[in-house]
Amino acid sequence: MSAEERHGGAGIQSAERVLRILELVGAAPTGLTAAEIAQRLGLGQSTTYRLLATLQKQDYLARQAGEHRYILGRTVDQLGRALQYQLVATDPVRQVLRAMHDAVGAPAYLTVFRGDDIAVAHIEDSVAHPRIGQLHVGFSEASHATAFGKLMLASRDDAAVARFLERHSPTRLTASSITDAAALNDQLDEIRAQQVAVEIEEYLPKLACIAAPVRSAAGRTVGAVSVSVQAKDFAARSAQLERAVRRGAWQVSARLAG
Amino acid sequence: MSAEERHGGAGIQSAERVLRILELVGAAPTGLTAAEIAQRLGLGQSTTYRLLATLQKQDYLARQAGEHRYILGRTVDQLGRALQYQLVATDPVRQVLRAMHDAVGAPAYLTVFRGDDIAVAHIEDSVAHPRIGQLHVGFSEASHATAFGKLMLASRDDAAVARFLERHSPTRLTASSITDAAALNDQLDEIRAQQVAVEIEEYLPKLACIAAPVRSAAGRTVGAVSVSVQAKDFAARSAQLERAVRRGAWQVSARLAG
DNA sequence: CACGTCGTTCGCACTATGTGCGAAACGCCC
DNA sequence: GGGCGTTTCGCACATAGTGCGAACGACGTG
Repeated sequence: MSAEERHGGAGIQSAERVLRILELVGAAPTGLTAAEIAQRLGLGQSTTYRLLATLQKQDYLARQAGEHRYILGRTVDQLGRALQYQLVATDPVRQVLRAMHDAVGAPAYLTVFRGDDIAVAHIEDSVAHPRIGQLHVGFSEASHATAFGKLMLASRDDAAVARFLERHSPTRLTASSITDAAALNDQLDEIRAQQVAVEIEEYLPKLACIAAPVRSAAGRTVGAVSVSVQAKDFAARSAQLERAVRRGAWQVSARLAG
Repeated sequence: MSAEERHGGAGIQSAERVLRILELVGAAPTGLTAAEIAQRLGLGQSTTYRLLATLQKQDYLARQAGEHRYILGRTVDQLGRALQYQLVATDPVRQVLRAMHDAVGAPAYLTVFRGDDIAVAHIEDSVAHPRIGQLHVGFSEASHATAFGKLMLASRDDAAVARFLERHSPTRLTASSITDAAALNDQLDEIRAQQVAVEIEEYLPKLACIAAPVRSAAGRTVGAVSVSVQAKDFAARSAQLERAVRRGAWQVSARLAG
């Protein structure tokens, strides 16, 4: 039985199929026709149409009038928005970030830790102080090379960090990227002690970032507040930026608790 | 059997359940526990866990380490991004919008028609010329009261428009909103003739908007390019704005074809 | 106008697939 | 150690999902 594919095991057939259809359709810039989907999934047409009907009924898929291709529908959009919300990007929190941005004159970021992943929940920037180019709201990679990423790792215990590194081995993004597990662990210890993480040109050249942890009411580290500046300016401003992110993180934590 | 709920009919049970779980979890700001989901859907725990396992395996759901609540996972985020892409918000298209924004000094919008819905695909604005407050990237309501909405309706035939109005009856948003079907149809005819749609204070007070159609290579109207300005400025600038959106729409159409 | 082609629906027969129930194995907190 | 909530497991049943083939319908073309 090839039923149990990857690692897991279970998995309900028709459910899996429906989800895979969603991904397939999402991956196709102009959508897919029923026939294409049936073929790529190796399904009979009858089955395919029934699955598609289900998806369409709930507005996960839609189709242009006249067109025969299925495209992502509005429920997908709604879920996307819901995700943002779950990422804690509420108004009071946004205001904290904005205040930070104004105070230090640098783009401010809110990141949230979810499981082993990191999601950028909100970015507050301006024309004068634009965000880091490749950073968008949504999930983020390269936990070993970003200030908030290291902060997340530091909130886990050694075993969890080791497990994480097995799955996502630390790649060299710049000349300064840390790729050695031991060196990384040392840094994490220091981060645990200081409760602040710094990154200088480890993620992108010429760029530095500093992050402080956001905590839940229970005290768990649930995310981070951070700002980024030009690497050359960092040394002179580090004390000021550290105070700013610490205060920002504290304020966000308070908003969450309340 | 209450199996066939709404209008449709078919619907595959486990598929529907999985999708509903997604929505449920999305609707809960801090996620849900397995038990809560089981209860709200009236399912046995065994079944619930299996469905959840499926969702989790494909990364549609995730859970905080330690926490027992399920939250939306990264696949949802990916789908959201994919949606943006399907909405044609590619780089060359963005540049057209930016150029328009710079040229006329007003926020520029790209909207895409999908089935009966309208999605705002991209907004190009600036501090000096900010976007309309309640307009965000994603699906948009009130087709009868926005310039691009009327443009979409105008691209449909009378029967389709009638069907649309049955489902979404035109609400009065401002004093100038058109709520009469006959009056709306007259406007649509004029829009079909002119190939431009205008809206003055029908959607929001003090605001006016003008939109021109984006066409596919085959000639179908697939979306619109529009700009918004203060209602009081509109009369004096209408000729200029009309030229701008017509040109913008043309350029976007060309980018799509190429 | 009759003919292909493609997209979509329908009917049917079969059993794999999903289901509920109950009980057992954890993991936690008091 | 005794409860309590969460999660996994096993089993037996039949429903729910499946594939196949054929009919239907809408286009477009020769």
